[in-house]
Amino acid sequence: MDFIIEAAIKAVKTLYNTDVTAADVNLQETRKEFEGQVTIVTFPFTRFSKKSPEQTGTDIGEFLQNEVAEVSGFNVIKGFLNISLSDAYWLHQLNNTILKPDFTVAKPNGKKVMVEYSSPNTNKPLHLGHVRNNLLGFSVSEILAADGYEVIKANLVNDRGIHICKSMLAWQKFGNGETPASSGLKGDHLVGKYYVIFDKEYKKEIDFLKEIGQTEDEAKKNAPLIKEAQEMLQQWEAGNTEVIELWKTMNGWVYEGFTETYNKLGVSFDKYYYESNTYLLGKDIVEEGLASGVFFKKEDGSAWIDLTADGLDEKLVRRADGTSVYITQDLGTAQLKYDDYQMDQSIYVVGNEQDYHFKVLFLILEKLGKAWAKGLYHLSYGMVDLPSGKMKSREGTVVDADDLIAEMEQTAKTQTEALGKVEGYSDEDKNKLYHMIGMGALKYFLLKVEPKKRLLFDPNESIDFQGHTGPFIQYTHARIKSVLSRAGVDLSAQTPVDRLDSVERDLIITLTQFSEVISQAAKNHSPAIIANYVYELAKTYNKFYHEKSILQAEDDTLKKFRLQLSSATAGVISRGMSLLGIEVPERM
RNA sequence: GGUUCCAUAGCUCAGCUGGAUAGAGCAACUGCCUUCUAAGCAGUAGGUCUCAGGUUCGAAUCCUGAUGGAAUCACCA
Repeated sequence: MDFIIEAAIKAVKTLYNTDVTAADVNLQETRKEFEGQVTIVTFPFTRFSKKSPEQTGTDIGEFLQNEVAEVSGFNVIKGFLNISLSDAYWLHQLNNTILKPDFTVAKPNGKKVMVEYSSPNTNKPLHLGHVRNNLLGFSVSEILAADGYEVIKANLVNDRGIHICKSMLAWQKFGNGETPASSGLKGDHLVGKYYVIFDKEYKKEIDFLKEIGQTEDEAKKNAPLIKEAQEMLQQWEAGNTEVIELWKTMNGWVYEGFTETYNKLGVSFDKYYYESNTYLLGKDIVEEGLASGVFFKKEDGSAWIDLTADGLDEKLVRRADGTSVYITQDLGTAQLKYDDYQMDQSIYVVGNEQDYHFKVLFLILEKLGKAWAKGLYHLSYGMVDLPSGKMKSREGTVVDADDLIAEMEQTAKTQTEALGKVEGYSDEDKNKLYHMIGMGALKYFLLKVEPKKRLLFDPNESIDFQGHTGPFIQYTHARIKSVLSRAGVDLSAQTPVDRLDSVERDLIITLTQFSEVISQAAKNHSPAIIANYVYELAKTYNKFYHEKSILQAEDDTLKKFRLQLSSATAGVISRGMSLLGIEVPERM
């Protein structure tokens, strides 16, 4: 639409002898109830024209109609100049942009970006909160790649620490040698079970200590189990062979479980970082900061940074005993990532509960003079809440990822069977389809909401398969594929159609917006923008499908044109959904 | 208490850098399958955009304040 803006600038210059910039030309889509496709708001020009908004619109409209070949007409309503572009223009768009094989292919922009997401703890299975994180991270990666970035998907696994030792200790004490093989439990669930057992036994000890007169805080510190766990952590850090072996074994179980869940979710990673390798990093950065005076030492020897001038607090970056805190590691890991890849941007997909942490982290790196710090971005997303509030593992209200996936597949199966859609399918194909639809519903449900907003999930209310949903869009794709497979026409050559009906034009208009939508989604790190666009496209297509006969079109040219339009739509739906990590079926 | 984020239809959400009568879906009610897949299409009903000020020709959108909700302010991660 740049040519309209340029022409409008020229119009204002010619008519009113005033220079305006592209930013002054307020261009928007024409509302459906009016004639035209693009609208220029003329209010801002009235101060130059010294005329009414209506007259100004008419002046500019006439100018455009005379000067710009693509402008076929216009109308003015109040301060709005509605412009009609010719059918020839839209057909040109279809033939020379949308139908080109590279329409949905990314054009490299030469920039590199890392997206860190998932980053699970290896002491319990994944839940719905992790699912949102994984889907967001994967989708944002795909969107950035589609916008031309080279993307490195990274997973920073939190594989060490006191919480891991809790599971290990509980297994040692109460496990009787139980393994995934012996119990039939998925590895991550088995380890999670012992994490829960630890918590339960620990609470018993606390209660006992309180009964014999200790305060809550004392009891929490003095309980034998927590002391043992802390001791185990020290042994781990000292490299105690037995502890390390147990750690490796149990983490191995967890990784097997995670891999299975990741595969079902359809997410993947190019690079794994493990905290067991990175938890000691960052100490040299602390030295660096002390040397440059960005950090300062307190009397006890602990190292701090003063961020009060930036509206934040003083922040500890190294304990008095010389050991690291969370942010120390993150400083070191940020440097490590950059040393590994020299990327232009680095995105952290982490929940909004860590907003403050990342604000501090990025600010510190900037103050340390890291040129790459300006490329750091925290993609902060809202928590997934239940109607009862937060998910709490100890109250058993956590929505388990594997359970949820299984339920979605089951629902997809029930619905599909009820509609009688799977005649002639093999069992394998059926299961593939159920998985595709179930995951389509789940992923779309989670991704259509703006990341930063909190998300409400009601386990008692199943995720919809109708209306503004993944399956609706998948269905539209299958429907198109069904028509195309019946057509049996070669669609490669252009078709000499010379006029368009409004549904056809609407479809072309929507299709032309695809690449702009990708850029918007990439810029805003928002899969929701893609999700809403693809829905809009599917809706527009369904309207077209309902109003126009494709295979029974009035003549062969028209038939071929509509088939091309359908084929292009299927392509954009498929590509758009792939940016959300959602597959679309040929039949459903 | 400080800081940050959120508040749009009964419910779940769109609404781009301010622009026309605030849009979808679900739920409710009406129509449409001997015609390319009805997981669809068309329609009815449903709104003081939390409230109060301000900026502007024009505010759901920007600013200030209030109210309600969430997160965070650890020598936890």
